[in-house]
Formats: sequence, C-alpha cells, structure tokens
Amino acid sequence: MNKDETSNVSSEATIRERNQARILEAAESVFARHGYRGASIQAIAAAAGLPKSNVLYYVGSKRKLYLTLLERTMQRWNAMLSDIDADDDPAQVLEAFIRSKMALSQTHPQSSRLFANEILHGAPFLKESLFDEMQTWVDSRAQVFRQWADRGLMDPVDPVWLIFLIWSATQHYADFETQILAITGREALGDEDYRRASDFLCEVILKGCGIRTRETT
Amino acid sequence: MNKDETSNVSSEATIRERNQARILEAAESVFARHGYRGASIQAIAAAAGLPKSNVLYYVGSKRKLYLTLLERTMQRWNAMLSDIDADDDPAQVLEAFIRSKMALSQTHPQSSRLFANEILHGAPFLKESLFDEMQTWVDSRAQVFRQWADRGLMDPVDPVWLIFLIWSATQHYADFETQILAITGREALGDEDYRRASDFLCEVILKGCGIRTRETT
DNA sequence: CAGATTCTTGACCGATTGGTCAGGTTCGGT
DNA sequence: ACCGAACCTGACCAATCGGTCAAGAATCTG
Repeated sequence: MNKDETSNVSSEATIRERNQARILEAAESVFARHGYRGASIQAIAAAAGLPKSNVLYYVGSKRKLYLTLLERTMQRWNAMLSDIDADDDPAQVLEAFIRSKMALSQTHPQSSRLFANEILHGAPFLKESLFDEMQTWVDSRAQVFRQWADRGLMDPVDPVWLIFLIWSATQHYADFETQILAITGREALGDEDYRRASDFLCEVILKGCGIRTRETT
Repeated sequence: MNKDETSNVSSEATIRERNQARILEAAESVFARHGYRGASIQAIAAAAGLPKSNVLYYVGSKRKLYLTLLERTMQRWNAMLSDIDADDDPAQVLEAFIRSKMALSQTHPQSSRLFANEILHGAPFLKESLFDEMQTWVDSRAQVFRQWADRGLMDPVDPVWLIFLIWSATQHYADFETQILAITGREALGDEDYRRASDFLCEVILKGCGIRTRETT
C-alpha cells in the first residue's frame, strides 16, 4: 500500500515535473535572448522538444510562463544575498556581495539576461511591490554603508550609487557575455576568468571606496 | 535661378529627411524596448505617426532600418571616444572616458538600450569586423594602461576588465534606468543626478586603480 | 502646362502568433 | 476490465506579422 502510493506519486511527478523543467529551461533561454515580446511559444516549444500545445498544456499561457521565470529569478537572487549589519566587516561584506553576484552571473546567466530584458522593456511585469522590496533592501544596505563611513571604515561615497556600481559590474559578465567573448577572443568564460574578474572587481571597488582588505595568504 | 534651386532642394529634402528622422526616432525607441524580434513595423509606424506602408516606402525593410540605427549608434560612440597616448595623464584620460560615456548614456539612452538588446540577442547584426574594431580599440587602450602601470602611474590592474567595468557602470544608467528610477523614487534622472553619478564613478574607479587625481577648486 | 518623380496609403498576401478544442493514448486506482 | 485523470498533439481560429502592389495625390522640372 505504502509502496504502491510512492510508486504512483513518483510516476506522476516525474512526467509533469520533468516536462515542466524542460519547458522552463527552454523558455528561459528564449526570453533571455528575445525578451517577452520577441519570444514565441513555438520557439520555446522547439527548444524544449515538445509540441506547442503540449507546452501550453503544462504552463497555461505565455504570460504565466514568463511570470514563473521572473519569480524564479528573483528567488535565486534573494537566496544568495544575505542581510548585513553595521558591526560586520566592510571588506568582507562587500567582497561577499561582489563574489556572490559574480557567482550568479556565472551559474545563471540566462536569469540575468531575462531580468535585463524585463528592465529594457520598461519592467511591465515587475510588480511595484517588488521594486518596493528592492528599494527597502537598497536603503537598508545604504544605511549600513553610511554608518561605516561615519566610523571611518570606508570613504563617504554615495552608497546607492555604490550598489548600482556593483550590480552593473557583476551582471555585465552575463548580460554582455557575447561582447566580452568576441572582444577577448574567448569561446566561453571559465572558472578562471570569473575568478580573475571577481578578484579585479573586489580589488578595485573596495580600494575605490577606501576599504582596506586583509591580506590572507 | 539660384534662388529657385535652393527652394527646390530644400523642399525635397524637407519631406524625406523630416519623415526619415521621425521614423528613425520612433524606431529607435521601439527597438530599444523590445529588441529586433519584438519590435514590429506597425508599432514603429504608430510611434512615428505614419502608415506602415509609408514607413516601408522610406526605409525599405525592418532589417535595413535596424541596421541603420545600429550604425548610427556606433558612430555616436566613436565620435565621442578619442585616441589616447601613454604620455597622457591617466587621471584625465580615465575621467574623460567615464564622463563622455556618462554623457552618452544621458543624451542617448535609447541608443544604449538598442545596443544592449542587440548583445542580449546574441549580436546577430553586428558584423565580425565591428567586434574586431572594438577589440583593436580595447587592446590599444589596454596597452596604454599597462604602460602607465609600468611607470607606476596606476596600479597593475587588468586593463581589459577595467574597460568592461567602465562600460558596464556608465551604460547602466541608460540600460537600467527603469530600475534606478523605481528604487530611488525618481521620475527621471536629471543633470544633477548624472553629474553626481559621474563624480562618484570617477572618484571610485580612479581611486580603485591607484590613480591620484588633481584637486581643482 | 505636361510629364516625371516623389509621396501617400489602403488592400492584399502568405506566414506566424497565442491560444482553444477535441479526440486519442497512457496511466493509475478500484 | 472499466473509468477517470493525466498526458499528448494536430486542426483550427482570429489577429498580427513583414512585406508587396497599385492607384491617386502632391511636388518638381523643363
């Protein structure tokens, strides 16, 4: 009985979940490249290796699919960005922030591009409440940065512009990967490239903010 | 006779040039938002206030229109980026570079977004020769930066990553304007905002590279 | 003024779009 | 074995897509 139920659930979840995962991956790639308006369900279906109506059977509509992916992107980002406190070490906090953002660009470039496309489209699918959350998050971080500056732990730079600097610098590796590869003559950005770029960003940005790092060798 | 000729030429150029300018402006806006695939000629026509077939009369095809805009974007960028020399002052060069890029983001945000969309699409319309030119440009700049580092005028940071940092940081204000406005509670980025952001980027990036700036008051 | 050129623009075309729908197949439970 | 649920998928629909074409109006030129 118990064994029978497990077998049943597993079989049901396997088909639906497997197909949904295929569709989500395919859709992310298409939306990341062409944005919402430029993506077609047929292109997504082709990328997923399923007929179009089968895709619609699972996801309902283009809009629902897109919203699911956007939500997933936000969750990926939130899961990697931890809270900070004024008692934390600025060097460690900023370095962790930069490195985790770079890791996201490396592991989920399509998510980054999908988000970039959403913003370029004028963010029609991002709820105002989500921007409110972002604002709250930026404000709380900015407040900590200001306290560090007050205590002489870093220069009194504008903390909001600093956050934008880190966002832009780190997302660039995912969003503009095509350009970077063409200009640097690479076929892909590997671990070593990401490590060196992350080191560079940590070094320049921290130094640029007057934050001294600890040499650990 | 001379007076009659002037009147004739002016009248002919006025209709065609005026309509082409209208179409280019409208198209830039639509392509900037939706990218090539997501932009429709009907949307461009509506934004230009002309019938679709009138638009096609002037520009021939969607592809030609897009390529024209892409070319125009490249020319705008090239017109503002001057050659540099190892004898130049690093602080002045980098500051000029950052400020001119920020000015471009401020005056031509749609161009920046159109380019961003082109890259997100995988750069299908950018000729390989154009990337070669970019690479040449980046390499020549990197060489100068390295010479500066050799002479102790700046830190030995990776010059290519430095250029990417400046690109990403400056283009961010155009490309992610929607996000910036939402988070900062602004309705637009004004001169003062751009000035402060430019100052911030100059200060942090130059300091981050170990370049000392001259205080001019 | 007449003819040539440019401009305007709706009708039309085949292809594609986001879906809807219906019917058949497969799977799971009784 | 039967029935219901889940899955699969081609046909179909109205709307939109990038263009073509033709006809009339406006403008230019000699």
